[in-house]
Amino acid sequence: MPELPEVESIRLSLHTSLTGKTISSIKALVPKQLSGDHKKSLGKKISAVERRGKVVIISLSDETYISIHLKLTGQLLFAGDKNRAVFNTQIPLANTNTMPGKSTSVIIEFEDGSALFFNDLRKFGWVRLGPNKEGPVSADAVSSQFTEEYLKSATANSKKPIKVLLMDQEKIAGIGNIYANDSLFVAGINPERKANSLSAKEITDLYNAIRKILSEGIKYKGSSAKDEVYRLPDGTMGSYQNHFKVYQREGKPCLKCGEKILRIKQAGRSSFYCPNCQK
DNA sequence: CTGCGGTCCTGAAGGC
DNA sequence: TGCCTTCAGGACCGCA
Repeated sequence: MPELPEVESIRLSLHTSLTGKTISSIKALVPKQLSGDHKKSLGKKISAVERRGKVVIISLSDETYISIHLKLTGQLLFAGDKNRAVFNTQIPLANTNTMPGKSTSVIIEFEDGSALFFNDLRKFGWVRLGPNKEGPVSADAVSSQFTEEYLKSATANSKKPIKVLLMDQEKIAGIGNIYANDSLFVAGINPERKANSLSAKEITDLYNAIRKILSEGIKYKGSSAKDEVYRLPDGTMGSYQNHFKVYQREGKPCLKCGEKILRIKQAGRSSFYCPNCQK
């Protein structure tokens, strides 16, 4: 669901629309999803919107931060006028195109009358205010810190299946189920392979595949598949779902060889792969 | 250290 | 039609 490409698309949009705005109010409609002293943030100006893995980080003028994790069903919608917060695209499960909606958890308002709505149907996500940036400190998968050498050392001593390791945020920040599956397909590696069993060439192929797939995901502004509630801050959908390589393609022909795509469970989550192309 | 299963939560989908 | 069960999944926690 919201993984690195989705969160990066949100971040970029919010960086443009929020930078320079001054916070006038922060309201929690679902109290458990907001933590920290929100009164301290009032009157503070937004200096930037950053990202750490799947966590959005709104930087304030006093070097405090609003960190937001969307988990599975979080949405961040921005309205230039909070009293006319109507979005053209149907927002799934919100029961309305007008914000606040049924699943709105937190509302951040600005002095110019604009507002940011945090919607989260399943209430797994969170908004945290404080002096620290939340989120993983491992190398972000699209940063210069993430190199082929980094991937090599991250996999070197692990017996975990490579698919599970790619999704471990302590190792690499930002990769979730969709992009882990598609990256392994592009690299021609079976998701069940133990991480430390990959050859030097396979590490190279996997590194290049991750880079390629994540940049493709960002290019299409993330994935808004049927059962996904991800939307950009203006309510529009991403389109990477039209470019899935193996994700959600169980039983369909492999795009390389035509073999049927298989689906298995790993660490409680679905993995999709071609038994012929991924060894 | 690893892996497993439960938990948070709600709505969709399938079975009968 | 309607009730019931199962599934979806990011991160985390407790336990073997």
